[in-house]
Amino acid sequence: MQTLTIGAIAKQAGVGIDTIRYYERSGLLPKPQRRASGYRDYSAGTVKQLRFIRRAKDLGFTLEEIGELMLLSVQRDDGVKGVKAAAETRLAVVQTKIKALQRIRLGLKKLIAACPGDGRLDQCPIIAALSTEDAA
Amino acid sequence: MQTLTIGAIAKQAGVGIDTIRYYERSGLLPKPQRRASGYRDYSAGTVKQLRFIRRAKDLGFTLEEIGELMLLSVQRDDGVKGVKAAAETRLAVVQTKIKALQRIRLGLKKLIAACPGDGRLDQCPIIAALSTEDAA
DNA sequence: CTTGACTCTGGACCATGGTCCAGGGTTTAG
DNA sequence: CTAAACCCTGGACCATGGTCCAGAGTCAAG
Repeated sequence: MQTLTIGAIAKQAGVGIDTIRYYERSGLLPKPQRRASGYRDYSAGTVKQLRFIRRAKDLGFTLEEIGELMLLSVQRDDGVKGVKAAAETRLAVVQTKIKALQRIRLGLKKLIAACPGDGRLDQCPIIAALSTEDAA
Repeated sequence: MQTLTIGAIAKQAGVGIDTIRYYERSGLLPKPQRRASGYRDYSAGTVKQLRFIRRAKDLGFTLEEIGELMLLSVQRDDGVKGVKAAAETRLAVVQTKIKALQRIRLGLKKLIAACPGDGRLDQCPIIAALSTEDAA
């Protein structure tokens, strides 16, 4: 007997109803059984899947990657290998993003440190750095 | 005498023609003069503006923020103050993003370190961490 | 003069991850 | 029985930063 409506699992998993239907549309969640009325009928397992998705999203996985993870997590043999590889791929992406942001941070810090905060615009190093000449 | 067509400044600034028209549509660039034929007619200053935009984008400013920067950069009095403040705001956003990514990186590293890379799925700590209740 | 390269407009489309709506039908509590 | 609260579908819409298209007009070289 599965008597969880979409509203019930949405509440338990802490997501919106539309979000669940969106996940179903995009293939992330399997199509649930339907009652005679057409209502979707879920089991408690779906709540776990939704929480899995939420946690993976917090680790920066895209929905597409999460779908792959969920596929791997039901494979018998080399699922573990694939899961580890996916995590490593994701780690590399995160590293790259951090490095890029650190470069940006350094650039901003330099500009801010060099800027007096008042005075004439043509002496503002931020403007100067952004446009080698006046951008009026 | 301004005889630069949109294709010419696009080439000089290293951006696409459609990008320039998009910037104009969204108010980032002023509407240029037109020839009798309707062709846009630019001066060399526009190339500088486009380079300004490119550099600011590299520092992570959104187009909206860049528009504000460009407004500030033509104000006589407290333009410098505003420009510095904008850079500081952006720096704070970048810091926050870096911190969030570093947390994600740590989580991934822990999972990867704990995963043997083979064996049974129910012993894979990545799957386990994603599926179970408590996660750092 | 003709040809090819360039430009014009308005609008559609891409990815991402949803959110919201109208206009119905269903379920449940009082 | 009735009314509130829930659910259904299909599609439109949000932000971001563009990219691409058709169909038409313009410009420069040979």
